[in-house]
Amino acid sequence: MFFSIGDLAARTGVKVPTIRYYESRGLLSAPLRSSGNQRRYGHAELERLGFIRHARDLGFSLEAISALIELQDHPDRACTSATRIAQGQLDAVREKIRRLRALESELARIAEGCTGDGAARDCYVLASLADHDLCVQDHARDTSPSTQLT
Amino acid sequence: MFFSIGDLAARTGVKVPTIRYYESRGLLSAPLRSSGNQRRYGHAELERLGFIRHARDLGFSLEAISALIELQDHPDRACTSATRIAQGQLDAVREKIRRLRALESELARIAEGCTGDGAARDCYVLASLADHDLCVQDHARDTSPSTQLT
DNA sequence: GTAATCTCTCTAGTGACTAGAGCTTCAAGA
DNA sequence: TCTTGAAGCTCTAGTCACTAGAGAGATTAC
Repeated sequence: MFFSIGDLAARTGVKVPTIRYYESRGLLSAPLRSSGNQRRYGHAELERLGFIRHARDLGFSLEAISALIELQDHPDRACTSATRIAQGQLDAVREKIRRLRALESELARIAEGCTGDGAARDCYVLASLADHDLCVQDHARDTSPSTQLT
Repeated sequence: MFFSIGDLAARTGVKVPTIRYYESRGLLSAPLRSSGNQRRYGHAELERLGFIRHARDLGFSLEAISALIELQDHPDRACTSATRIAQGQLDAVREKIRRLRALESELARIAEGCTGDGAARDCYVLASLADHDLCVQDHARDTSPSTQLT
């Protein structure tokens, strides 16, 4: 019925130090302790950690996950903010894909422009990086507040 | 002929503290100093910083950029490693796109499953996050050494 | 009882910056 | 020449989401 932190880690696929980190960040509440001061978890914690893991897999920030958990703990509240958070995450992912596609085509062009068997002075990769004008597309940097997608 | 760090920042679009940071990381060599100990740059530094900025825009890590610069400084060497680095970056970008697309479809499904006007207890967003089995696709986390693409 | 494995807390490191404190230098106008 | 305000200097610490390691104590299987 009660698991150690190692058991919880094994069941959820979240590493032990990460579980302690989540606790320190307030995503998991402080669990019961054994007489020897070791953490003991039950099913509620197992589910909550599963929730967190799943949300992390989908790229949500810990801050966003905190907000979602807060909502989960108050089932009578309106779920407007949950939908807003999910939609925001979706928008961020789509934007990231858009940018990455531009990078991909530019990188492909650059990488394929060099066979790799010449001298550095003639390398198209190095020349392309030195001269932005050789670029076909616009591949500006992401300046938005990064929604971390590892 | 000689610019201050602020001029260099304005010309390249790289922020002043970032330029100092690049110097501390060895990507830019220590420049000349004015009698009052302020940095003074010439055209060589302008070009190098442009190179770095362009490579960063394309998602290369500072470590990779260091290697590319090293190669640039030895034009007689073979450019094999430059091509390898560029190809590696391209592979990383493609992998990232692949993963993000899986996330996108999953997130779209989740976000669209909830109108946002109900109570949290009935929220499909929260339910989906709590139960991975509601997911259609596999959207595992990125465990690879992250090639940072902001 | 003992040995092996877990678990504890704490600190520090990652990458690529960014922010701020407290000071000095520079450039332009009076 | 003097003044003033912007720009520059170094240094430290903070960001995010962990990860690694030290050195100690707890638990468990035999």
